[in-house]
Amino acid sequence: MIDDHRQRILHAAARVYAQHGWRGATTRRIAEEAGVNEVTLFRQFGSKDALLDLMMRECSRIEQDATFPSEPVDPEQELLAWVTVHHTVLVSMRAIVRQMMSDAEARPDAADCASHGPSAAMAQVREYVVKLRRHGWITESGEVSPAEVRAAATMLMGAVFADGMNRDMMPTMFTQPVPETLRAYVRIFLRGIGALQQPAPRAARTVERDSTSTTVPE
Amino acid sequence: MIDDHRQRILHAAARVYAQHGWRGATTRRIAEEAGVNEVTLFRQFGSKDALLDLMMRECSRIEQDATFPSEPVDPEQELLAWVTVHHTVLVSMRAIVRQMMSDAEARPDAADCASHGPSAAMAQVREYVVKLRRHGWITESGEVSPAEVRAAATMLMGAVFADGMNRDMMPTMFTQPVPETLRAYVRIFLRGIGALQQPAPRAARTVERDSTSTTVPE
DNA sequence: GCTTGCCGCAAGCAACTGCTTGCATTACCA
DNA sequence: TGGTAATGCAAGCAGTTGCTTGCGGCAAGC
Repeated sequence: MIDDHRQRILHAAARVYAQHGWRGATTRRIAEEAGVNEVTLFRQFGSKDALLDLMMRECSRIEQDATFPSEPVDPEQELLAWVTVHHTVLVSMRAIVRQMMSDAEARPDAADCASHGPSAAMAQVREYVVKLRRHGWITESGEVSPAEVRAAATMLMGAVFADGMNRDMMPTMFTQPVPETLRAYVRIFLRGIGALQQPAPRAARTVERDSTSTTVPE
Repeated sequence: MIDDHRQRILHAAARVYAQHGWRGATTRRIAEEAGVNEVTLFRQFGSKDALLDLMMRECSRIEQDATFPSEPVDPEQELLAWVTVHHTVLVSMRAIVRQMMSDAEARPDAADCASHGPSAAMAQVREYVVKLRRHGWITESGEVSPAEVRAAATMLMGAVFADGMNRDMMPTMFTQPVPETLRAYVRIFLRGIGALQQPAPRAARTVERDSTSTTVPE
């Protein structure tokens, strides 16, 4: 309750910043959005830069709660669920991420904050790929080189990122709705690393594949 | 020679805008960058908004000169060449595109301008995919649905877009250099639509595949 | 030679923006 | 009950920003 004002101001700063960027996030606008007198803002945080810096550091601490199972059982389904959560989080933060990317040159903190989420997500995917390989979904002597597997993860994350960021702005690039598109991304990724529809030759686990294929032939 | 000043001002406006965004692109800065008196700017364009609007419309007219061959002969090589050019153009314009994406909500013109390039590129890829199908690189009754083929194109473009936009800002997401990564994107895309290393069964053309495979096993 | 049109220069104006100061109000704690 | 800390309010200040005005220089075309 003590820091009620501070939290309200920080949240208001995030909203105003997401809409107007660093230069457009004036102290008067933030104060009005927070329902607080402008002076309170300076007394609490010292300066506009200090306030926005703190807001960005708080923003970086938002953790993504999507996780992979400890052992892969149905890669397509598991990846799709994870990618869907990641995409949803991305869409909900796209305005602020766009501002941070444009302010990155002038404010290094913004670059760190914007890259924190995607970097953490990327680490999760890489970890999952290691599990896939360990459980035999990716053959060591397969036709796909390890470097290509890493690039595939980058490609998947890049495609999901671009989808979440641009879908509302470039309608001609996205002809299909989100769920179908994400499922296609996942399937292409798995086919790209040679891990689609091939049962684990090393692990004993065998999964019914067609039970998850709900793709509508359009 | 008549419009020497106008062109100088427009180019200066583009540079300043790319660095500082709409709000940061002040008339004084643009005039200084153009080596022109600030008044000239208003006399030529009327207002700051009119100048930047015109600058964006001019910016939209920059055509991408990468083209696909009329008949696909070596999809991996042709796609790689095209993607490389597209990526290079994207990197050279990433600053201005980032600003436009963050200004898109406030200025609809910015959204149009930012989406023009990627949309045109997307159309080219789709056209090439049609050619691939027509020449038998993609089997009609294959295991990949047409919807998935379209999504694959979106995925490729999204990955290339994210790579060009974010590589300098999120170093942890890109572990391999650009050429290898782009080649991997292309290979995964082709494998995703079922068009890698399968010779054309309908067209008479047969291509030596391994002659182009210069991937370094890392 | 004289008009015409474009440009540079200096000055300035109104609005905005980050930030400060002085004072009154309110809530909490000893 | 009195002291303390946080807040609101009004005012203001210096710097920025979009834009205007008035003036003089200067090259081109008749």
